[in-house]
Amino acid sequence: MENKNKKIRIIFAGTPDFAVPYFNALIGDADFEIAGVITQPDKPSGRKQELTPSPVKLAAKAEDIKIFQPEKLKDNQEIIAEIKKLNTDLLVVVAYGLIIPKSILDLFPRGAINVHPSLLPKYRGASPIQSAILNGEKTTGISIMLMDEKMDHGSLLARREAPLAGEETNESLHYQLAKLGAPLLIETIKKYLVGEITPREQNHAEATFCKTITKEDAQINWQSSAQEIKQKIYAFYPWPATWTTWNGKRIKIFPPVQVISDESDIKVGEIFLSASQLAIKTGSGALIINKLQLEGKKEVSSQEFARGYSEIVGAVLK
RNA sequence: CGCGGGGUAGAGCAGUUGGCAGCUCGGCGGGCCCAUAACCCGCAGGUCGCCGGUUCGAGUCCGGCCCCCGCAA
Repeated sequence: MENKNKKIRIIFAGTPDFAVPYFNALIGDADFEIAGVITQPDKPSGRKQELTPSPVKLAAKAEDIKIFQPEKLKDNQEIIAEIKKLNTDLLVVVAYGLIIPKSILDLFPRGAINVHPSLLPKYRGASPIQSAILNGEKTTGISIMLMDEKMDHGSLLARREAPLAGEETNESLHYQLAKLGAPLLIETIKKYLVGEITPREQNHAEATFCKTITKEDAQINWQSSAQEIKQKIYAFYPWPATWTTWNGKRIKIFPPVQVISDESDIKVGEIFLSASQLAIKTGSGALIINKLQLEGKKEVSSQEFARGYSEIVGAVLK
């Protein structure tokens, strides 16, 4: 920075755990000052439906930073006035969860920067990390872009690839990408502000989109191949957790699982034992289960489960 | 008062109309075997979540409390 006394004043918009490492990286860098945080309103959570603050809110509170939790941003004159008052340079958005309208983006003289955990233009939208695992991608990554009014559509400032070994879960890849992206964000902002980066427009023709994950998405169809089911189990761990039903009750299946070839002619969905672990025949190959959880019970190993519910062997899952 | 399942041996579970607390695995000891995570014989291990009530008698029925989990968010 040319002027060492002048910090870049930032408003940070983010909500879940994924955004917290980015928030902390900005807090920890002497060139930046976070003047305010925008995060989603506290929402009912847990069995008691208690109002729970977002992880970003908790992080901001610990730093004693002004917090805004608007229900909506569109035509919200109040938030616009508050942002103007803070006299900031830049908006940084990481997994905020709401569309930010142009009227707000325009309030920042140096623009608005967004971190998206995919190699844009692939996997625009709500579930880029889960989708990369679900589709068995060999590579994913982090993209940093300037924001425009369309979702994940702005010009790219930086991208960094992360190879996938095929054993990543939604949880582990979130962590991995946050760790990769936080330093990249800092570096990219600095370079961009001094003019060392020229934004590159995305190739919009190649854009793909991913939707919000629902619990229905996480139900197993045993007609699928064992490999596809494995990807689903990893993509949806720990939430919403991939599941199937047995005797009218829901069973969640957790990573790790092993795909094995299986030439036997038992029915698709039939459960058998493989070295005392539960295994299930699929449309192509079979899946060895390590950990599972019956509705209302604790998570147990498949050996333990088979001991207590021996009648499950030979059952056929749909 | 959002809906629901559960707490029994180290682990996972069963326990009928209240009547000696069981199964599988694990542990320990012994046997068999070239050998074994396999097989056979034996042993140990329980305040049945906690408190109170009903009863000749409660894991089981009644009341209260604690804890774990699924749904929903």
